[in-house]
Amino acid sequence: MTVQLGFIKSDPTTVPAQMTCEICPGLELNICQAASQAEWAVSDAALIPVQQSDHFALARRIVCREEDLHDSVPVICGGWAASIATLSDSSRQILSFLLPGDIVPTTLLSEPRERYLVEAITDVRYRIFKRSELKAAVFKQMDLLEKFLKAWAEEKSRSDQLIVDLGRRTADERIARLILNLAERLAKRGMAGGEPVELDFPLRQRHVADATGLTPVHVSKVLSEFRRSGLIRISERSLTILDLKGFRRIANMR
Amino acid sequence: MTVQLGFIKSDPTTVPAQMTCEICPGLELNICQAASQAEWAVSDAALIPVQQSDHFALARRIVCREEDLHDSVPVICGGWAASIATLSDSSRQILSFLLPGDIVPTTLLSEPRERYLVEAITDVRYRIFKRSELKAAVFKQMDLLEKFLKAWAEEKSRSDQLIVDLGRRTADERIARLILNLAERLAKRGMAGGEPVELDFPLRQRHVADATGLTPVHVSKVLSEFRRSGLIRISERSLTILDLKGFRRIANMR
DNA sequence: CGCTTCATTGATCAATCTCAACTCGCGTGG
DNA sequence: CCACGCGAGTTGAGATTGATCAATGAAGCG
Repeated sequence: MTVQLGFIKSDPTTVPAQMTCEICPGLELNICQAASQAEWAVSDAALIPVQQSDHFALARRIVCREEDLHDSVPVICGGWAASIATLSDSSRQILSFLLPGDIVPTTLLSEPRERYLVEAITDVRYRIFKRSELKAAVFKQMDLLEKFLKAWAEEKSRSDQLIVDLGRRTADERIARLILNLAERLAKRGMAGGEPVELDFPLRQRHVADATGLTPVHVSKVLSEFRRSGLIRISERSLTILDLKGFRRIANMR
Repeated sequence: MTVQLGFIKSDPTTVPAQMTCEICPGLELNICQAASQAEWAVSDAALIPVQQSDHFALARRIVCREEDLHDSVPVICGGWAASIATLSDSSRQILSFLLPGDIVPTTLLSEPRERYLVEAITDVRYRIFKRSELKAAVFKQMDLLEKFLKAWAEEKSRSDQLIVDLGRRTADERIARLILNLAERLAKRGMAGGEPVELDFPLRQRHVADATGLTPVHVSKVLSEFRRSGLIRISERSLTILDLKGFRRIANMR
């Protein structure tokens, strides 16, 4: 079995919890750290114990289902995952990709019209917080709350973005934008960059299709066309944007 | 000029602020009331003054732009509005319809990739809160914060829903679902119901098109087909769902 | 009245899907 | 060690959905 842990190569079971958390990409919202600090901050008064437990999911396996999210809040520590809505005919729509440091869709505790679930794309290491405890901690710590609000705003902004893409953009545009967005998010985590830009790209074309509302077949054609015109190169689960300017033009046109 | 104020027929200028707020449809999140109560609750201590000012926008006019939302939080009191993203080729995507009691997209204070704005569909009466004050009030009042969180969760849930619709559903399904969703939201406010279900429907076909990622022309064809097969009836800015069961079938299939 | 916006309808076009065949790499079990 | 099956990707042909273009009519408004 190939282990694709994104940027973290170490065996998660050998690393103590606090350690892994500290390697966690420095994100605006680094919950693990934030929560530990919260615990730390009040540990003298022994007020808010924020428990967290480590977990692991193999690629292509389900990390959690909607019902699991009622009392637990998972956070991705390593690897890629996706939150997915599945329709009754088994077609799927990816709502968002979850990268290391991302908190699993925060608000998934509403009435479920469709089936939501979180699926591991690569092998994934994650950590589960108790919702009630996390909430309590957040409410007591103003700055933690602020962080959450900011993360929320960003999450919402991305989903608005996706709505526009799905509603008003062509296949080429959607795919190019998806790649650029991922590159940007990865860059923030120090997991992409360079000249030309290069990034881990563990997605199957099926994932791209599910995220862009297209068909795997069509995704293949579009990506081939991108490759043929020298915009990108894909190999070994890694993607290079050869012509960033041209690629941006395709993504933003209109 | 016809005034279509949804369910509120009174001239807003003649009604004192507190009055209008009390007529406001009883919603999970009734900010006007909640905020006034917050003010009330601490008025003895004179701690959190939550100011609010009344405003009015004619149909088809802009209620506010993205940059306005940095320090102010508008709440719809009467009428319908829409929050819209516009692309550079002037095509538009409606992110959500705003009905009385709705708070204008809460998190629109992030980096703007597209141009967002809020546009009045009917004449709209709304109220503006100072963001900083509202925030302070919310942070001090646990239950207010809870209300906000719930409202956000719902907002997020709806936008996830929309993502699935735009990504994976046909024109027929999208349009039927839009109508059913609106009916449901209106029913919660006591603004729709009956047997057969009837609701105010001030939307132009252009709005439906902008919300579903379709063309006005195609919307017209689909709606005509719906009418022809006896599913719905539209007249006088009012819509009746004649065959709720059949309509639901069209909306949910797959 | 004459303008403008909105809706309807038909004809044609284009983007994307569907179906199908084929390849490649990989893991498994005989 | 090899045959096999499976999942992923590629490619082409044809079908479908919805877009585009264009003409027309109806309604609201100054």
